[in-house]
Amino acid sequence: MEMEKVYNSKNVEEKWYKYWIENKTFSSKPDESRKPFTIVIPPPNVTGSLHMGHALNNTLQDIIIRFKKLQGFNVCWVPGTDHGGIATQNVVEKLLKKEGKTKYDLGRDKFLETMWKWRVETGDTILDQLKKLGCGLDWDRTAFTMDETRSKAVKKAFIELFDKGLIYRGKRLVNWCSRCGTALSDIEVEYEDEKSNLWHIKYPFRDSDGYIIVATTRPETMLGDTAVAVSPDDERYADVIGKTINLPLVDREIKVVSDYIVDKAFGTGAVKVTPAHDATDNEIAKRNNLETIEIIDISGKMINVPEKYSGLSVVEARKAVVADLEAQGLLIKTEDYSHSVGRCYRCATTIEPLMSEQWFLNVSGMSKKAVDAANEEKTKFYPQSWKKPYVLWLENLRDWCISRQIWWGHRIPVYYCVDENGQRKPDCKPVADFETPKECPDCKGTKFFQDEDVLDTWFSSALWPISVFNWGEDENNEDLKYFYPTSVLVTGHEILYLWVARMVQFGIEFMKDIPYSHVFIHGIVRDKSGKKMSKSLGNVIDPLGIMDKFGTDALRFALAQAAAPGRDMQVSDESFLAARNFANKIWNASRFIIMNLEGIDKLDDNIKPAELADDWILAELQKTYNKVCSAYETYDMDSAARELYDFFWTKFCDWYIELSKIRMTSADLKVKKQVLEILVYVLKSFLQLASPVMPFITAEIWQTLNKQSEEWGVKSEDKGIIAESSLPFIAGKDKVLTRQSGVIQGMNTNGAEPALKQLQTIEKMKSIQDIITKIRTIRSEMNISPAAQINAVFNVSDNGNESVSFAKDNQDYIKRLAKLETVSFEKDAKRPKNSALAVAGGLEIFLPLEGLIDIEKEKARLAKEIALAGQEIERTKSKLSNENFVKRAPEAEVEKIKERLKEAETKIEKINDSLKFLG
RNA sequence: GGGCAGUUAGCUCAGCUGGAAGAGCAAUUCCCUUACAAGGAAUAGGCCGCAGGUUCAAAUCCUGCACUGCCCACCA
Repeated sequence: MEMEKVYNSKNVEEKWYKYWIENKTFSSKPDESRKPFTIVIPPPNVTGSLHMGHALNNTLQDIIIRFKKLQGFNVCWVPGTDHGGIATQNVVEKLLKKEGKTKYDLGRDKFLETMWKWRVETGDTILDQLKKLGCGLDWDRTAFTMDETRSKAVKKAFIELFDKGLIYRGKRLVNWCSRCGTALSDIEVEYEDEKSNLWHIKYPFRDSDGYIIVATTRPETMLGDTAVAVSPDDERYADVIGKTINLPLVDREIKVVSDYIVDKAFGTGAVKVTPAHDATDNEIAKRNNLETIEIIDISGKMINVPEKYSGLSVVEARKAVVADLEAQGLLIKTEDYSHSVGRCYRCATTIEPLMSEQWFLNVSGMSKKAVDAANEEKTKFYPQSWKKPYVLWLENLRDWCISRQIWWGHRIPVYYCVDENGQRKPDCKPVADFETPKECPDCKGTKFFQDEDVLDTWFSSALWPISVFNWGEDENNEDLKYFYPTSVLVTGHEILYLWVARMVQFGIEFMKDIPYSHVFIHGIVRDKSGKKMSKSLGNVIDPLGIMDKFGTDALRFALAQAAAPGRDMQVSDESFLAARNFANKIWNASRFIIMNLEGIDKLDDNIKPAELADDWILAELQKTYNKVCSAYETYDMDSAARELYDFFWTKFCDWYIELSKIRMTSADLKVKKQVLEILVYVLKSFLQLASPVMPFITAEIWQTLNKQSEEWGVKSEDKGIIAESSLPFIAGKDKVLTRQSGVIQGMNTNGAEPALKQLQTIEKMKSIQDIITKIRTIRSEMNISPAAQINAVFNVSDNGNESVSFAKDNQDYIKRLAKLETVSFEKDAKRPKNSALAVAGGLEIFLPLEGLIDIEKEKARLAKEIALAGQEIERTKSKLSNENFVKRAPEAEVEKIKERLKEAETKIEKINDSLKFLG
């Protein structure tokens, strides 16, 4: 088995992602004998090209899917894309603009044709990129929010809600984006602080000389004022309530009203009320029966105002109004003021609140049920800190404005009965239907026209977990029954409300069940300095470039490692480089093992641990196995990645493989085979555990190992495909898979409890490691070349001493890793001249270094050791002299401290003794 | 205004059901010891944001404060 010296990710990746697709490794069919594990992808917009956010989101999902598959679940991960409403329309409009055209030049039908053409040409780019990322998606299920099946679901949902009376049409104050030319829902508005002014304006009373001063950030809207409001308990204004004001510039009479919402401490305590263009004012108007005058139209121009201002933009009108007020001496003062301004989340245009006829969805019933589901932990959040804001949001939810005045999207399936002239018949109720109705239920008329608006893109997204399983076609189909509710939703917190909350509401509404039991919320990928990546900042890291440069597994590992629950993460080339190095380490350790299989007969699956290192690595493997599995299960991908890294590099490579070389070079092939069996066993276990994060490299090595087995005539159940293999799990009750305790086979427990035995083994190994490290430190500090073979003399004062016999048993380890020529055990050994001393594990070790040692250096080194031990003595003594500590701390703790004190004391004693022999 | 997170080595972060401060990267020294220089060995580097409290014992629990970031709000 030849393996390249350096891991070449390109060839390996190409091979495997094609394999998984061609062999439909991740295809899923309902199977009642197995438990499903389902994820629906957060469908990326068709406009999209893979960015770091997608890379993270999908890596995390793939880790879960691959892990669950190893556990034996029938996994189903559904891919797809979202038509992306406004965002997508904007992209195509921009393309048109380059040709000097607008959508109106084309007209609705032609424009939609262009949209579809564009969607067909570019819409699958991102799905192809997900394939490269290695995602174990079931490609046969690929869905699009505007394909036929999904469209049926949208219509079906709309009609159901319409017929229940939950969808209604009305003229309300909505958030209007004049650039996109559409209404937006409340959450589609993003607020940003902006420096502006607070203008104080004098409003004179009609019947007296007095006036009232209002403070406003929007002077231009005064043209539409229909009242001034003050707080009911503001004494300053108590006697002006009810008075009439002559509205400047317009010369209209308005009243002073009182309303609880007015904060008397803010500004002047008096608020101008513009019901048609401010949400709060609108409510004040409702409570006080005020008139509503619309003065800004949907293009952002002034209307219904004195001719002078008519047709001006909002910005122009503001200037003009301020200038005119000033000229009339009505502008009292202009303060600097910073306040937040709403912007369109798609194009950043300032949002204009205005009155408009729109479709709304009454969500009060659904949101209550969604809140209950969260409170009853039916939907569980990871990390759970998201539950509170989620519930809070749902509790304060207002009706959802679902109509959009754009063309790209699901056209609202409502039909109006019209007369011969195409005029709507006022007495006929609109009808919601899948297609144009044959006959009007009210007048038996047969002419209709369909509502012009389309639905908010999030309406179809909210149906995603049910629409992908063909709910729109058949709500009792097998897939839906088997795969719904899904297992976990993985997404970033930026769409928690926009999407997650709505899916839950729709799931409960249409399926009578939550769409998923877990919601795994991850952070945002930021750049090296913690900034959000954005095109305008130019700090975007392209995941495809990273895949190319460092390998996909490196990208995935680095992302997983950074994905600590509940926080944003910073990535940089260094993190990808470290991950690539890890991949290379895995590759080379495997190469070493595989190379050594040359000329060996068939390995026995039943490993036979023979010595300390064997027991130790198996104990460490068991620990890692437990930790990694539970980390995957709780979506702590960062700890999973860390455990894998630490185990493989620090435990397996640095210690076990190095120690295995003693037996590997043995002339006795039986000995070599025995250790190879364990090496292969541990490697394979590791590969399985790591495969969810690093699917490519693990697949390749697994297959290489399998080829070797085939050469020995061994056929494996998984055909050499790691994704088809299973972790050592057993099926428990109700087909729920539980982890088997003590699954790592073969450890010598000698009758002890496995867990305890593991601990003891690790402790023992630690003392050997300690001896080796101490000797290595001396070598390094004395500048002894690694090539120089030196000797070590263990001073044996008491032959029955446990640590002595233990060191004796494992002297080969010490010899090998500390690079010693000989190791000897001498009773009452005298420190040789010009030697160095190591004290480890209660043992005294002399390293005769005639000609190599620098006496002064050694003295200084020992002095440092004494100082360190002295500190330890101080610390432990002060603890022990504390009566309360001895009395109240657990006995084991006190014993431990006593042990440490004793150890430090003998250490100093030994060092002092030997110092006498120095120089 | 309300809420949520974070503050630990130069950088990125672990550790937080309380019992001797950890990793990776960067730095320093030595080494191409045949799995790996994308590597190995060793070293240095931290009053664990500040102030109190609980406890025999606090990075870890509690309270307050500061700063940073995010989210929500009817910021005239």
